[in-house]
Order: sequence, then C-alpha cells, then structure tokens
Amino acid sequence: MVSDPDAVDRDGESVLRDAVPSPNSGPARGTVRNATIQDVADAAGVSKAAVSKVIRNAYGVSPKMRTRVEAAIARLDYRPRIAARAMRGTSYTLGIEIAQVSNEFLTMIVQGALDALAPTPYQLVVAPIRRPSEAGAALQSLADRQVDGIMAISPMVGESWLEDLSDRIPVVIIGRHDVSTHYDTVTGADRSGTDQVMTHLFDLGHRRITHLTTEAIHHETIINDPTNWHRSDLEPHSIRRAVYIDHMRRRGLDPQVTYTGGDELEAQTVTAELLTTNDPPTAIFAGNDTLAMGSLRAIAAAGLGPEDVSVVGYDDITMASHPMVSLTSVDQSGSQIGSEAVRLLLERIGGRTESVQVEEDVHLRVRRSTASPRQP
Amino acid sequence: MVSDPDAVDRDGESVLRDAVPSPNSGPARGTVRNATIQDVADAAGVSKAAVSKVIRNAYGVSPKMRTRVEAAIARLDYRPRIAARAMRGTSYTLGIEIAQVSNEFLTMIVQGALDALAPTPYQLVVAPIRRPSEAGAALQSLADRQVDGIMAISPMVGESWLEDLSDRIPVVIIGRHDVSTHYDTVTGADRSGTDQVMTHLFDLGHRRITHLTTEAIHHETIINDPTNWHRSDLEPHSIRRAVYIDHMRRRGLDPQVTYTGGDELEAQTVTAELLTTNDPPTAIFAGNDTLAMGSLRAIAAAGLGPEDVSVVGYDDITMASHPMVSLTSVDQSGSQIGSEAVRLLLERIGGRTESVQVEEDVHLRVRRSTASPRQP
DNA sequence: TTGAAAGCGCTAACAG
DNA sequence: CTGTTAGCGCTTTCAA
Repeated sequence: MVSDPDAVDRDGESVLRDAVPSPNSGPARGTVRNATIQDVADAAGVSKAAVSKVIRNAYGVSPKMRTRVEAAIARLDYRPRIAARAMRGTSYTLGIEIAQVSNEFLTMIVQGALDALAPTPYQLVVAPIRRPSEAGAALQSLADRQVDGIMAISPMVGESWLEDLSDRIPVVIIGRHDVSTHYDTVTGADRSGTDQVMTHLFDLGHRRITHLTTEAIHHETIINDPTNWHRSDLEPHSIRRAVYIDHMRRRGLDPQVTYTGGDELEAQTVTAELLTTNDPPTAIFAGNDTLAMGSLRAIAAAGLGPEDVSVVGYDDITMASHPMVSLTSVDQSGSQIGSEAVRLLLERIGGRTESVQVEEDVHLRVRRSTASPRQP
Repeated sequence: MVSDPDAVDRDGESVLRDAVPSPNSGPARGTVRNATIQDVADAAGVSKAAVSKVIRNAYGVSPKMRTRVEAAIARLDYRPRIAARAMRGTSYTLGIEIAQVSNEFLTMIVQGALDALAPTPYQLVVAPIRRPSEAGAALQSLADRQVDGIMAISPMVGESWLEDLSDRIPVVIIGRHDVSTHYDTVTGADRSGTDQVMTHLFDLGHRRITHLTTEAIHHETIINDPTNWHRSDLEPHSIRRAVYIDHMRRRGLDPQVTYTGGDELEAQTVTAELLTTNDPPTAIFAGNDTLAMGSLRAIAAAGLGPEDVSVVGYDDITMASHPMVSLTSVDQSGSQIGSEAVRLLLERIGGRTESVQVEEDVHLRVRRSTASPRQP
C-alpha cells in the first residue's frame, strides 16, 4: 500500500523517492513523487498504452502482460491521476449540489446516491452551498471539474441555463417538477402528499389551518440575475402551497400562508407570533420537518399541545418518529430519490437521450402531533 | 453560454456560437464545445500565456490587454478547466472526508469549513463514506483528484499511512488527538468535556452511571488491513470512555460501558435492554447526541423520566435544545472546528511546515434530561 | 497483441 | 510587457 521509502535504483527502474530521506522526519512535502503510468510501463517493461489498457480493462491484452503490469502497479503503488484522465474523457466522478448540508432530508438523498454508486467505479463529490443564490456557482464549479454527471436539489437557477448545462453534461434535477427535453427530474409526489395532509387535518375537524413555508425568493440576486429566472411554481414548496390554498378555497376557507426562513429557530419565532394573534390557527401545516420542529418549539414553550395547535411536517426525518416529538409528517423517502437520480445519470452516461421524469410515492405518517381541536 | 459546433472564422475571431441555433431543441450532447484558453487568446488577439496571466491575476499585464482579454472571456463565457490546471499545479479544491453525512455534528463542521472558504478562490468537495472502513479509499480518491488539501474526520486509518499522504498534500485530521510532525489536528477538549459531564452527574447524586458508546472496531477489515492500524486510544470516543472509567474508579465505583452501533435506533434497542436488567443505571452518559436520542427513545417508551434515568449527550446538536427533548449535552462548536481546519490547511498551502495541534474548548449545556435520581 | 505518437487545456520558464 | 515553447499524465488512433 505504501511505497518503499528507501527505494533505490536497482534493475534500471525509476526511483520514486529521495535515495536518502532526512533521518526521522519524512521527506519534505513535494520531495515525494507519485508513480506515473510511465513509471509503471518502465517497471513492467511495456508501453504506456499497454498499462492504460490494463487499468481500464480494455480489449486486447495478453494474460501474461496483464500479470506483469498488475504486479508493477502493486509494487509502485500506482494510482491514475484523475485530472489527466479527465482531460481525455471521463473523470469517474458524479457531483451533487446541495443546500443546507444540515437538513437531514437532503442528506438522506446523498445516502441513497452513495448506495447506488457503491457498486460502480464512480465517486460522488458533494458541492454544498450556503445560500440558494450560490446554486449556479456550485453547478458551474462541478462542471469546471468535468464531473461525468450532475445532480442538483431544487437549484434556484433558470431552466434555459440548465438546458445549456445539460447539453454538455448529464443533469438530474431533484425536487423541481420541470419538464425538459434536456435533463431528467426526480421528484416526490408533492400534490398527493399535500392532499393527504389536508384530508387528514380536515378529517380531524380543523378549519383554521395555517401553512408555514419558506420564502419563495431569498435573495435579490435571484431576482436580478437572469441566470436565476425560472418557473418557481414548479418547486416543491410552491406546489405544496398551491395545493394547500386550493384545498382551503374548495371548502370555502381562508388560506393563511406564513413565510419564514429555512431555519428552525426562525420558524419558532414566526410561530410564536402566530400564536399571539386574535384568532390563532388550530393546525399548522409546515413546508418541511425543520420548520415543523420550530413550530413545535413555540407551541411547547407556550405550554400548548396538539389539541390546541396540531402540527404536520414534510419529509419524515428521523426526529419525527421520536416518542418525545412524534410529529405527523409526509414520508418521501430521500434515499430512494437519491438512488433513482444516480440511476438516471448512469443511464444518460450509458447513452440514453430522451428525458425522463420520475415521481416517487409519498405517505403520510400520522403521529401524536395532530389531534382533533378542542373546540371545532 | 453555449459554444458553437460549426464555428466559422469571421472577423478573424473564432466564433463559438451558432448564428442560427436549431429551432426549439438544443444541440445534442457533445455537439457543444466549450471555449478554451486558446479560443480566448485568438478572440482577443493575444497569446495563451497572456490570458493565463489575466485569469490568475499574475504580474505583468498591461491594463489595456487585461481589458481586451476580460472582454473576450466574458463574450465567450470562458471557464478554465480545473483538470488542466490541476495537471500543472493547483486545483483550487479542498476535500473533506466525512462519515455519516446524516450526523448533524459532522455537517456543522462542513458549514464552518464553507464559511471559512467563502472569501477564498477554493471550492470544497465532500467525500462521504458509508462505513468507517471506507475512509482510506475516500482519502485516496481525494488525493487522486489532486485536491490542494484534505480534511478528515476521525478517519480509521493508520498514522503512518496518513504521514505518507501528508508528505504529498496538506492534511488536517479532525477529532483524533494524534501528534504528528507531518499533519495538523483540530480537536475538541474531550477530557475537559467528559470531566464536566461526570462532575455534573456526581453532583446530582448519580452513582450507577453507564457509558454508552460506539464500538471501537466496526469492521473486520479495520483489523486485517495494516493500512488501518492506528492508536485507537487517540480517538475522541476512546478518550471519553477512558476519562469516564477513570472518574468512576477514582470514586470507587464500577464502570459500566455498553457498546452499540452509531445508529439512533440501535442505541434505543441497547438502552431498552439496559433498563430491564436487575440494577439499571440512574444515568446514561452517551458518546454523542445521536446515541443519547436513542436512549431517550427507550426511556420515554418505558414511561420513565430524568429522575429515573438521566441522560447526557455530546455535541449539542440542534435537537438537544428543543423544549420537547431538552437534552443535557457538551457543546463542542462544530462550525468553529471546521473553519479552524480550513485555516490550518490554507496556512500549509501558504508554506507553513511545522505541524500544529488545535484544541477547542467545550461547554456542558445543562438541560432537563438530567436530574437528581429518585433514591440516591 | 503491442507500441509510437499525437494531443487534451493549462501554466511556467524563458526569450524577445 | 508579451509571446514561444515545453511539458503535466493520461487515452486514443494508427501502424507494426
């Protein structure tokens, strides 16, 4: 695994390390040179092309040459440089752009992608962003690194920009319900999920239901930069909001949408304000579990319970099933979505050209955070 | 935005776009060619070297050339290929290896690293692993991609292997209390943190205290592969365990260490068994918050409370402060650790050669999950 | 079946 | 201040 520090030039083989490393501290950085394909070729007494064929399992290598080469590779601890490979073709790397690494639902997607990638020679790199407005830059950065495919989770970038990108490299958009001939999409069934939520709340007898969601537009740059212009009504949270409004209107009720940042503590603050109004809601449908947990903070802090204010979340993160929390939520199986996205990417790399839209089923998990209101 | 396949030479400048793009579907993948530094040079009527100097802000470019070049870059939407750059030197990329993307404490570290990296030209890539035994492969994979520096969170790999790696590329190990002349470390003050936990529990009157921790060895490969041999007593969880044992012994008490996987639900199962023994503990000191949450699941499910079994966690993840949970925990400020690691890496890239060990202070956050036992 | 040679796009000497 | 030149390590024709 580790090349021999005291390697000297025997048998006319190239020497990869200093003949005399300093006494008991390793050689200074840069002193050490990694084996290259040329070194391996020399050591095995064959050509670079031969080595290349062996490491790629390409057609046309005799068993005995393969053996020789593999021995040399092992001896020199040779590793192909990805950058050099990328210059000639593939980088064996898939990239995923992700907002809020701290959002457990999003990390479930990464887990699913990892699982799907495990049996392949591809490596996953994650490009995390701190603000939605950074999505475009992160995608560019992945493209600059010549990844073989890109997954993006509801990025705030324009459709035409994405189509441009996906002309050059396979792209899967996760979450957004776009229909493009250029790139594929994987989404949860947001309409169905919201239907299940609303039906559940109505069945319990709730009428004053507030929808707590993240602001559609987070930063001015998203407005000003044409790159970011896209149909925001195709985003998961917009769809949930639209379906919510629709349900309320159909029952002759007044939709109440409250906006907040994506942060749990901000959701708590916003909910706390909501509770002090004249006519507070008897139920809160939160756009995701992080927001829901924030609402529960405010409700618990006010000494209230599910009969006072019920809460429904979305995503069914681990915390939701905790007995001390017991949050009713919509399970949309992030890991499934992640592995599906990888599958689509690999298909594209394999040659598929028609675009595909996949929608995953979702299921409401009813728990103790929802109950019939005290006075209907 | 899109380069042109049929570029023709008008005005002596190379043309990268279609004059007439196809009606309503973009060109097929691969048809599109990105602008290269040569294209820019041609368009601006200068040499490649000149363009290179401009994009690197290198010394020796006249203002008027800079203007011309920048205009050409903008016009052609030129982006330097990282792979080509990497072959000649830096890739402007830092890598971080991380186990369990779903562990919030670990993602806090990533957040901190991102913040520290924001004002720099470096991009962060995350190499997530699924099992501890994959750490070595993930680090290799980052090295293969010629990142300019690597951060690794308590990787299960041998010290000598790490020293070899860090001879070729700057490395910061997060969590492990190694002292190496080759690589830097950033750790939390695990001894102090554990001291605070044990003092708190003793002060409350607890004597039967169990320590719930993850198994030291997760997979046989870690035992069998010499690459992985390292002083496991330098790992954070080992130190917490050792300090716990020490505290117990010093008070003449019997240390009780229970092992589990890193998973919340497994911790729940193990805790549930613990509660059914003859002489169950009055307090559980969990190695991290995920395990602590699992313990709380079992305790809540058994209808017990803090006076029956108190719980202390480690990391102080967001959930710990939730009023419905209120978990006493040790805050070790993951984002601080992450940005510190980046700082060290950038220093190394900047030329530092002596190794540095940084230890971050930690603080016990006392909440309602700990109370005096019913019968002392 | 094997190898020689031509680049991929960029940076870093070195000349002019 | 600017351009020419020589590679970095790999893959890929194309001959032998």
